[in-house]
Amino acid sequence: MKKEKSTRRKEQGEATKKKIYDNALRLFVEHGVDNVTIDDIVTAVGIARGTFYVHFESKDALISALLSSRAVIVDADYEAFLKTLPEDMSSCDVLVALVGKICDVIKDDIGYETIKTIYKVQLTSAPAAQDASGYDRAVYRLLADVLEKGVAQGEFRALLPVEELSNHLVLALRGLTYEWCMRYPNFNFEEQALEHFKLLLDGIKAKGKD
Amino acid sequence: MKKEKSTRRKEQGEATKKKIYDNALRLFVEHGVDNVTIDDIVTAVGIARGTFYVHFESKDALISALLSSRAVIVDADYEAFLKTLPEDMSSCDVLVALVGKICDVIKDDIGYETIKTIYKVQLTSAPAAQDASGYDRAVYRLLADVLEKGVAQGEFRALLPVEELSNHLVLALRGLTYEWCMRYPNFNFEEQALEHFKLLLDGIKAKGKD
Amino acid sequence: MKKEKSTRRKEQGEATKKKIYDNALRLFVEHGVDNVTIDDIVTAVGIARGTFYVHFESKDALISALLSSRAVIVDADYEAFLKTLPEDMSSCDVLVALVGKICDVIKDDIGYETIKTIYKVQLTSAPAAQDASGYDRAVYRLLADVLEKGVAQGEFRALLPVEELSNHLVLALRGLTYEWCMRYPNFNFEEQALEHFKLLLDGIKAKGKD
Amino acid sequence: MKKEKSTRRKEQGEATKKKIYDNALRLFVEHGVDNVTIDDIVTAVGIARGTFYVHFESKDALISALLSSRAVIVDADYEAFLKTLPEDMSSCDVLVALVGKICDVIKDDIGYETIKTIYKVQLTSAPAAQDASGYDRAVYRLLADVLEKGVAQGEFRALLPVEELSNHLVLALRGLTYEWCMRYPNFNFEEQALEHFKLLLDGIKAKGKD
DNA sequence: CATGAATGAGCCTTCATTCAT
DNA sequence: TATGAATGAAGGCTCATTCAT
Repeated sequence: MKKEKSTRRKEQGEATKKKIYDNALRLFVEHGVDNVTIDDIVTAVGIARGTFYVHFESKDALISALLSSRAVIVDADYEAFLKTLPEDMSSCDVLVALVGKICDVIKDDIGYETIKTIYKVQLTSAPAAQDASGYDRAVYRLLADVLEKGVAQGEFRALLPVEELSNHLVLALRGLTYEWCMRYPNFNFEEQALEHFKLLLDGIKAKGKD
Repeated sequence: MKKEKSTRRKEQGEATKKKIYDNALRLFVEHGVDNVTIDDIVTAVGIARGTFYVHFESKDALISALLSSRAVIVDADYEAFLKTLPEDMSSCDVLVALVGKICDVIKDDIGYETIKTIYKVQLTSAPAAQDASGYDRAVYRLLADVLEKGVAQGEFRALLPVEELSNHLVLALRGLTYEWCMRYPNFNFEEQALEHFKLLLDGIKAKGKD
Repeated sequence: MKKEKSTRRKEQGEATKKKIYDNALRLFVEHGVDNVTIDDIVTAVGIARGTFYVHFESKDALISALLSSRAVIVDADYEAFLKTLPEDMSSCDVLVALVGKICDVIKDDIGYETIKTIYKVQLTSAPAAQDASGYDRAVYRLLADVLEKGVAQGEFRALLPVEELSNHLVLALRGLTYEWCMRYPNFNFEEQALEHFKLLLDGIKAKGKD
Repeated sequence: MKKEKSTRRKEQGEATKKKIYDNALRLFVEHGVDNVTIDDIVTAVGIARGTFYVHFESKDALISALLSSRAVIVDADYEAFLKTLPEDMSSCDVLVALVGKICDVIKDDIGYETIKTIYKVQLTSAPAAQDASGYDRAVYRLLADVLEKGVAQGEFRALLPVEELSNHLVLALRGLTYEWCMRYPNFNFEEQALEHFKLLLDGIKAKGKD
């Protein structure tokens, strides 16, 4: 009995926390982390200022939480996407398709401002760096899996362990993303990414397979 | 008489401006742009707070100025380096050497904190984005020249205009640099960069030429 | 049935109230009244924030209650001590012994931080001033009794009513205690007190009796 | 020329600082340190909130400054008073007169609330404790001098070094002052003090000299 | 009696910028 | 050109208290 009551209250609290969460993310995305105050957030949520601190220890704590959770969603998204691709697709094409998908997600789901924020925060907060690596960890695995399959089928050269190769791919994605942020809106993310990956994958591909 | 005085004053002013400049850069590098106040700067320089505003319209104006000027030095450095390379070196090797050089400059001359700062500022201030592009413009040309030579000699495929190709190379450099910042100090910048460029250049190279 | 439940509930409530009481006192003593929040208290007790307000109207109400109750214990202590002294002891010696006892109690039972707190609170809250006077009222009587006996036996001069004399003694004790707080830990409370009271009692004593 | 300008500005600044000073003291006195905000102070002075921080590092810094400076004035006051007394006055009478003077100063010049504040702050801030001792240091010397003269003239017994005796007198003054704060306004400071010191001085006086 | 989410006034402090000198 | 006192908006955060459950 007591428990049920507790649960309901807890749920209410969680709901508020989530609202803070979502609104903060949105605001951070829209205006940049540094330009969003606690006041902005609580106003958006429609709660009192103090309530923010009931749920988050500080602004930084919120940002940290935001970063790590975001990753899960995005990664799940990528994984789901991979499953929609035909089984017999070449690994290279799978990668190209995935890159396209990632571009879409970044551009449309995450968005320019959020990405900027995430990149900035990663550069700012040393402790969050762990989240930063963690952020893409699932993506690393995803890419590694595809690469592995490609290697197994003789499509890719095994000049490097697939883990390292996947690191390079992620790195290239980061470079592209950073470039996109900088040149926004004068940078066709998808086009540039595909072009870039073609070069990169050409370097990985087994020569004869061209 | 009046003129001379004027001139001397101007010189004096320029000296002050340069001092602000240098100290600000140092402080920004040491502590991060957001953690350096105008007060910190003027204290370091040994001038009054108001004097700062005689020379710079605002803090942002200083940052902008800082970014663009920094580029010039670095780029000159790269150009000088290129001239030290043997004439008959293959374009691919020249690029690899240049990449190594760039890694060195970033690691040792500019340094981890500065790079982080620069990347952050570029993501933060929309107006500075122009400086940001400008920052690397000379590098773009440099790379384009080498690529062009490589294409002319049949070493590289002309599947893309050299300007676009050089964009991709710079972009890859950015990805590597960003990765270095994130994984610092557990990221062997040079090694990873060379590895990455090998893949990338393989993609650009004419197949038969392998 | 209902009654029993009620009773048990009441007992439970009293237990909680006492816990708040004791923990608050400890915390106040350890960190100072102003540095202890309701949150600190309820956390220490292991109850919810709201529960505090079930038992105490406000933080100030708690402090007030704390002060007046503390007095009772201490005063009872003094009274008990007096009874341990031999009947035929001179009033002067009784006073000296009592002063020694009081020093001990303050130093060891109440302690430096608590005394500081109590003195501070007395200076802070005008309404609590009544508790403050009440705090020592029993001590006043105790001293007055000893003095009276001394006067009756010709040991002390009756230049002032014993009530006023006892006021002076308490006042001197306060001065000593305040000094102790200020010079802590470089102030030998007992030694200084005895020295001080010797002077003071010399002033009260009948000259011929020296 | 430059200097003069500088001086004028500096004077202006000092004036503002003094205004903050005086108003803060007044407000602290009227409402108690904890109940006076920076906002209250700057509003009273008629300056902007930031201006406060131009002159004082923090609220605590102001309080500290307030305490130590206050002492100088008060002490000088006492010293001046002593010089107005006739040369041939007995040391005992000098002390009584001084005590009366001190009561006056405390009551009328410093005032109830300020004293409360000072006593409170001394109990609160450990580091300020040094100011606290320093506060009375001149008074200690003053009293010691008078006592010494009394001892030299055979008026006082040399049962304790004059330094220690003066400590006891100051301590008694503190006790009286604390009592006054607590019983305010139902405590005739001067009367009680004189009465108290008569007792105390009687204890110090040489017996035959009565 | 107990809970704990929510409140919101209030606090101290920072800092880029202005302006009279 | 240089100064530095003054500004005041803004920010992050605290905490005693309330109230629906």
